[in-house]
Amino acid sequence: MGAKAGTKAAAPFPAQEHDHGHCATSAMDRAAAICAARGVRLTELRRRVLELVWTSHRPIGAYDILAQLGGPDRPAGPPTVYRALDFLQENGLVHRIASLNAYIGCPDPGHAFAPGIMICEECGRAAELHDSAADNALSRAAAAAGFAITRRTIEMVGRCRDCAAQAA
Amino acid sequence: MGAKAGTKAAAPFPAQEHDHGHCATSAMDRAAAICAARGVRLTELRRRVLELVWTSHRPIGAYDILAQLGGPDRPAGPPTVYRALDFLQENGLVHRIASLNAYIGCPDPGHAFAPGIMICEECGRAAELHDSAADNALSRAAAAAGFAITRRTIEMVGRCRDCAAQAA
DNA sequence: AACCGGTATGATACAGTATTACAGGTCTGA
DNA sequence: TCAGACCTGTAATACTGTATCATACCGGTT
Repeated sequence: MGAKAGTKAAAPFPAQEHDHGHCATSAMDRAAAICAARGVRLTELRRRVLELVWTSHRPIGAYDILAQLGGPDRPAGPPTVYRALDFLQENGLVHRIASLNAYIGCPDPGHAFAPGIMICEECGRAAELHDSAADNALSRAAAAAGFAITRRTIEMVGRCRDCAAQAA
Repeated sequence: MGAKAGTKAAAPFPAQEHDHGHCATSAMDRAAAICAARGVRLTELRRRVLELVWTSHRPIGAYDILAQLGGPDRPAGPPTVYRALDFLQENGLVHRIASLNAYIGCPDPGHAFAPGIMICEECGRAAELHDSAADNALSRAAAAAGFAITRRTIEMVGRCRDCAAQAA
């Protein structure tokens, strides 16, 4: 795809008052479809973990998920959650944010490259950024250095549009 | 500037047989000069930590540094090392690699933007990648989304030129 | 020299994140 | 039905990073 068509800036950060319940359930539907298509099992546990990731509208840590999984009486173990998260990552349904040790739901699975992630340090929300110009530039530069990329992490910390507007 | 001028591919991964001792000591000299210029103190502890980072020719974890700092008889505490690493980061002398929880020496302090980092998953070495075309593309794309970047992390995992050559 | 404020370090404890190892359960296809 | 693959539970442990408080050092001032 070309650099022009590749830049996709459509509402990366959802509006503060958007219907988050809706986008979570539609994400679950997409996830079910993807798992069916790939012949992998979106089990009850995995579904619940994915829901928790989506229900939080900001990056959520593994131990936050853990705390919400089993209730206070019957807590789940860390491997339970990490295995589910691994599965969801492998299938492109969530992204891990290395600089936060946290996870977000992927609103748009099926991209060739992992997206860049923008993290607002004021409101704490995170959003994806797909930009083929940057993808291409990075790939070219790495190739020029003789480096073959297999996996990529791009994370940006800053201030989102809403927070900037509110500050003004 | 275009992708051509921005791509800086000068030996990003040093040759396997290069004189690592030399590049470490010259890095120490640069560090001393930078600290003097900025009026901050490159103390003995900070110098030793920086040396350890440079002496390892691949990313090194905080606890590896810790283990080498005090000897087995008189071990240092974690805060000692983390404080030194924070100082070195603030002054651009080392970079933290979030996806590895590890640190590398910065061979070229004083850049405007944090570099991209290429990590070879075969030999474990890491190298910086400065590319203004990618920088600009990312900045533009983020700005188009209304996002003001204050900090950036770009990490690429893959195979370096040497390892690719060896495999062939 | 003695004092003083700021900065750097030491030491202990603890919080947060992630993995290993093993046991048991569930689904699926032959 | 049975075997094998896959999924989950559980306990223990390793790894990474912070909080807190005490002490030591450095440079300037009286």
